[in-house]
Parts: sequence; structure tokens; C-alpha cells
Amino acid sequence: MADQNPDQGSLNCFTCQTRDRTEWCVLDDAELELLNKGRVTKEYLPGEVIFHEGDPCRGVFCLETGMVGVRKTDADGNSVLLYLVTPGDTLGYRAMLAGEDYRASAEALEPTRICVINVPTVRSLLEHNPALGLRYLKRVSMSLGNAEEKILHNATLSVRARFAHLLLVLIDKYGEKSTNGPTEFELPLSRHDLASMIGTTPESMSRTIKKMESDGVARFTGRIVYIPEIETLVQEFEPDHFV
Amino acid sequence: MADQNPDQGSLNCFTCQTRDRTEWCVLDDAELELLNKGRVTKEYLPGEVIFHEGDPCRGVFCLETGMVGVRKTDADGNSVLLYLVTPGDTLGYRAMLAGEDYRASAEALEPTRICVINVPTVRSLLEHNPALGLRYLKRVSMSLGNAEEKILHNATLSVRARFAHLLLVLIDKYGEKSTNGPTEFELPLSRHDLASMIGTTPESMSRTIKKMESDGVARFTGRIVYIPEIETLVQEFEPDHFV
DNA sequence: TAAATAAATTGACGATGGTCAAATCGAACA
DNA sequence: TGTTCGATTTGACCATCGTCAATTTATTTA
Repeated sequence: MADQNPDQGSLNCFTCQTRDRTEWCVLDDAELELLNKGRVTKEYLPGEVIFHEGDPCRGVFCLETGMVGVRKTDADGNSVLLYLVTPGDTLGYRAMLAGEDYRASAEALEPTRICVINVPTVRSLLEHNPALGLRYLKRVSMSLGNAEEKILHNATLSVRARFAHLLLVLIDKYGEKSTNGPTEFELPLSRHDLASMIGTTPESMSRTIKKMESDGVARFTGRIVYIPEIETLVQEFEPDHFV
Repeated sequence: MADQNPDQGSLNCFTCQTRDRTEWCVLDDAELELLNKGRVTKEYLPGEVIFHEGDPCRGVFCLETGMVGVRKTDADGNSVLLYLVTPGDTLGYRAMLAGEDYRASAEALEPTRICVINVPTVRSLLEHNPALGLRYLKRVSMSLGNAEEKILHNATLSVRARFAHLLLVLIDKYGEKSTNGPTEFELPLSRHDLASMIGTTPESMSRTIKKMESDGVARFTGRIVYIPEIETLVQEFEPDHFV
């Protein structure tokens, strides 16, 4: 793990660029002061592990820059990539709020700067500011809704339909917003990680991409995707979607 | 939907038998009074729908007696059974806490008595008692952890392994606690619903059961399962589990 | 009890997608 | 530039599991 480096980026929670996009936006100055005291900044290089499945919870992580992947792995080494975490997102709150050890691991996918807020600080803030709890309640509840949807999708949709859906989600979250017409977009993930986001293998991923290209749905050049018509992707996973 | 019937069962939240098993256990008497005022009791027969995917959230439901299944269905009619809800559980809180419409539907699987607490009442209680929010945070966060585990299992385990796991979970939750030795247990679900709990079809469920019988892992007579040795089920879904 | 309806099982078949191995591509580096 | 290592793709194979239809078994109703 890279050394703590307080000289780069925002110096504290008051000047933090991403604070307004996090749950902390509901804190007053006194609470921000507490948050700031309970905070340590860390940097990670791609591949470095931030926490491991089974580790005791160390607090809540705020992503300032970079990208983190949250993975869940079983005894045989099979794994799924559950989340991509980007600046303004928080990380590790599930275990903290459930009072459990981590049930997934987090790994930097790019050079990443993160603030770690220790457990007692978060707990104290939660106990004294109900609005913060309500914020987290909303976040966790929406996340649960998404997870349940994924369970349905994985059970009922083909690899291809799930990949079409993943592309739409990635474009919506990290790409230009354009509901229709041609779209170009750089995938933030390797083929392997794309595969493990939709619960399949790199081989099947590869073949699915090839088939989509030959069907004219999309063109892939490395991590660049070109999609002539976004609507066709919607059709892929919602066959009877009304135009 | 069956008529409201205030003459049966517990008359109010103060005398409610299941209250201590719900999130409401953290409420004081004044808050219980509020809860009681915001409450209506309803009864449902098997097959009756309590809420539908897409409906606006009507509040939080407390199960007094019976059993409810939470299902998620897609446009093609494929569905998964996400949860079994039994007395002492609450229902519908995810949509409420996320501030969303329901993203799954709930249906009585047995004759069921439920108290409905309206949205403003729950919201008011949440805003004034941080401990209640923390309770729900814990519940939703643990549920999210389970959902994420299910995503991994569905992606990596065979139908048979997932069924073995389901059996263990059902026995743990609704059966006699016996970590080893022979176990007899009545399944609370039809074959169809067992199948949709593990994201497969009734036909595959049937064949899996047949195979397990011929392998001597379990015997099925209608909804009665007899398992000579529980540990073999653990082996089924954790092949390299240490004894 | 018999008829009707629903649930569960079985059979036959094929498609999807996983596995393993080999080949190819591409980036990092000496 | 050539080499090396990892990522990606391709090929060959086939197991698992879903689909559809038919049959058997339960359950409900008349």
C-alpha cells in the first residue's frame, strides 16, 4: 500500500471536492470537524487491495480519485465483480452498517486516493445525526433493489442480454448522456472484469462481443465501443420494449 | 383482499406478540402509541397480493401470522422468489426507505395477518428516533450482503449445489436446529417455488431432487424431506469444506 | 366417489455457455 | 527491434440446464 500522502489533493473534509456528492453533505461544521479528525488519506496503485473478504471492518472509505472494484470470491476462486466505485462514492459502508466483517474485497483498478474514516467516528456521527442515517438507509436500500434486480437478470437473461444491459449502465454512469443516436465510449474494464460483472467467463464474453459485432449492434476496438444506435441495446435486453 | 378484522389476534402494538422480534422493539411508549395509531390490520388468503411491483409504497407491513413470498417478475413472466417472510418479519421497508415504488411484489403463501403502518408514521418515527434508523440500517445492510452472496452463488454454483444450500437455509430458519445427524423437515414451498428461489425451472428442480434421492443424500415425500446426514448437504455446496 | 383441475414428474431434444488448450494480439521492456 | 508476459481470442468439445410435450400424481370440487 502506498504511503499516506497528505500533500496531494484536498487537505481536509472542508475543502474536499467530492464531499457534496457523498452522504457527508448533511453534516454541519462541528460534525465535519469530527469527520476530519477521524480521517486518514491513503493511496493505492492498480491491483492493490483496500480490504479483503473476512477482514474486520476498518471504517468507511471515501473515494477522491481513481477507481475501485468490489469483488466477491468463493472457495474455488470463482468471483463476481459487484461494483465499480468512482470519485464521490463511499465504500465499505455495508459491513460497517451491518456490524459485520467485510463480505467482499475491494481492489484499486486505477491509481486511487481514498480517505478512511474510522469506525468510532462514523458510529458517533450516525448516532447523533439521524439525517446521516437516513441518507445511508436510502443508499443501502437502493443498492439492495439493484442487487435483487441483478438476481432476476442473472436467472432469466442470456449472457448477451446481460452484457447489453451492462453497456447501457456503464454508458449511463460514465459516458456521454445521449439517449439515442451513435455513441462512442471507453470501457473502464478489461474483458475479464466485464465478464465477471455479468457472471460469465472471458471466453463467453469474447464470443458475445464478436457476435454483437457481426450483428452490427456495436463495434469494439480494445476498450473503445462504438454503438451506432443505443436503442438497439435496449431491445437486446428488453425484447418487447416500446419505442 | 379480506376485510379488516380487528377482533382477531393482538389488538394493538402494545400487546403484540411479535413486536420484540421487529425493529419496533426500540420504541418507547409514546412512540408505540404513534405506531399504534398509524396501523391497520389486514388479512390475506393464499394467493392474494399484498403489493405489486410498480405500486407506490404504502408503508411498512408487520407479519403477525402466516407466510408471505416476495417475488420479482420480468416482462416475459420469468420470476424469482427472493424472500420468505414469516411472523416477526417486516415487509416492504426497502421501497419505503429507498423512497421508491415497490420493485418486487408480495403475495400471501398461507392465510396471513399483517399490520400496515402508513408512510407518514414510519417516516416520523425514523426522523425522531435514530436507534430505529440504525436498526433498519443493520437489517437492510445484512440483507444486501445476502443478496450479493446470492449473486455469486447463482453465477458459480450448479442447480444442485444451490438447492443443497437452500435446504440448509430453510432448515436453519424454519426447522429443528441440529447441526448433524438425521433431520426431517417440512418444506414450506411447492416445487415451483423452490425452483424460483434458486433461479431454475420446476423440471430441473424435479430432476435434481430425483438425483439427490438416488445418491442417498435426501429422501422427499411430498413436502417432507428426510436427510440422513446434514453434513453431506454442506459438502454439496462447499466441496472442500473441512469437517 | 367420480370428475375436473392443478401440480409434479418424466422423456426427448437442443441451445447456451463452461472448460481446456492452443493461437494470437498487444503492451512493457531490455 | 526483438523478447517476454499477460490479455484476449479462437477452436473443439460436451455438460448442464432450459424448453416443450406428454404423462402421472395430487388436490379440489361437484
